[in-house]
Amino acid sequence: MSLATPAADRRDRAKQETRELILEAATELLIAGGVAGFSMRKLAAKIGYTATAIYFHFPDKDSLLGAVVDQQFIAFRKSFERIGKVTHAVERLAKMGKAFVDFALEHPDHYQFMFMNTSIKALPKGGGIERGNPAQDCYAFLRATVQESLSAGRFRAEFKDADQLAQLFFAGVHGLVALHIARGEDPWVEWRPIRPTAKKMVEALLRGLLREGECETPLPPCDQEAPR
Amino acid sequence: MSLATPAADRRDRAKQETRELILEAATELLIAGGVAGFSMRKLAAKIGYTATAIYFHFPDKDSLLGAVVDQQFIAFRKSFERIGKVTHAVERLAKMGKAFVDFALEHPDHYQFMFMNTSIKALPKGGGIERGNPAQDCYAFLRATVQESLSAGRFRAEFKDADQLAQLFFAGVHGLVALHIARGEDPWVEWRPIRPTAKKMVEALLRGLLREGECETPLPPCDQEAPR
DNA sequence: TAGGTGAGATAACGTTGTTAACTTTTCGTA
DNA sequence: TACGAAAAGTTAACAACGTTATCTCACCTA
Repeated sequence: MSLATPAADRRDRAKQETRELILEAATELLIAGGVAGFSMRKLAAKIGYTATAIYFHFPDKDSLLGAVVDQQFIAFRKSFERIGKVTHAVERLAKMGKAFVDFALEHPDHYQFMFMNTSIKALPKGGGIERGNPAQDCYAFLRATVQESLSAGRFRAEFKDADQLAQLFFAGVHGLVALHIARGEDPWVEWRPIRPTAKKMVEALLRGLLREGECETPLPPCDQEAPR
Repeated sequence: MSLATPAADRRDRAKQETRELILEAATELLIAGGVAGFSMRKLAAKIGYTATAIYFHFPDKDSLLGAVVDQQFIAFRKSFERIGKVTHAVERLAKMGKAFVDFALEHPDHYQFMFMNTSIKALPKGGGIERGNPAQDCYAFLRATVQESLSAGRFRAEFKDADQLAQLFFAGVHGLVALHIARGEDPWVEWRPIRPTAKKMVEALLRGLLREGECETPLPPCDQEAPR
């Protein structure tokens, strides 16, 4: 029995290519019109296929969007790459907060689908992301950084759970960008510019979580970055 | 010219009643199936009308949902009623954080539509809510409380903008409940129970925002409430 | 009593996600 | 080399959706 003939290999490669073609077009469509403006038919038309052809590559719409999210999570993790080299764990934490906001503001539609989407209970993330591996999994990266600070005794005595701390920190910046994305255009509230507020959010959270004297040193470097 | 005959009055009253009947059914439908499970046809069937009949009372689906949000904002503000009597402004702030989380967890679908919905740029809020009036407008209530603490000199020197502070505090708790609602079922992250985390979020934020020695006193009372 | 209007109903249009059934090309094997 | 199977599509169709145009009918006013 031949599990892989040359011809089958070529076919598989071709199928993979169209799969990526679909994903690429889906990403463009999402950026152009948001989740609301996305439809299987529009996507198919964009690449010269019929809507039903997509169902040969993806079981349904949610899976397709989930696969887009997969890719975006990889890009998301990539935006943390530079930060991994920061040696001081608390400083790394602060920089992650900034990188998080940057990513959300640069890719609001993807962010929205990744973190604000309620139509998909569990995001697939089937592809290339290994859960729990800080080099691939963003949450694991955050959690590991928190754990490092925790082990170094930098957090106040009442904080012992790395997951709780990670989620608390995560939620702080998420709350800002999520409100910005969802209600930022609503004139009911006189929204303040998000980046300065985010900076203060990170500072306030760290000051509230860390022992006294632990947060003054690492924070200034955040300012030295180019304001893009 | 008679602007209001008895018959016209009765008609207006009847129209108002069916309008409220629609809103009531819409609220139930939203609770039952979430925003995704809501449709004009289902709503109409629920009250024995045709779908098109609803268009006589509301211009379109978004306006209808917006009107539901209106009602929910009033209920939201009502859940803050008891808190208004708390004299200590910082303590009031902490209690608002808790009340906010309570409301979100009790009415996740409405919360989602109020604060996480991206399909409507500006929520209508046309009805009974006077913007900027702390007795009706939740954000104004929050802002006023922040302003009170600010005037009393309780915040650290670098915080001067009541709106920024209000939005920062708001975002902190929002981030937690928004993540809980949107991604709480996702097994990718080992989510911690939200209420304890929310408590720590409020504590950490206040500690990070207030001057030293300002936050120890008012926080304990939060625990004394019945855990419902 | 004639006419206007208020509050609905019917029918229809275009779009959506998705499935069933069919075609066509390509390939491994007898 | 002919045959059957599978791969990668297409066409046609279904049910549900938001929304509009058009019609009906009861009731109120002049």
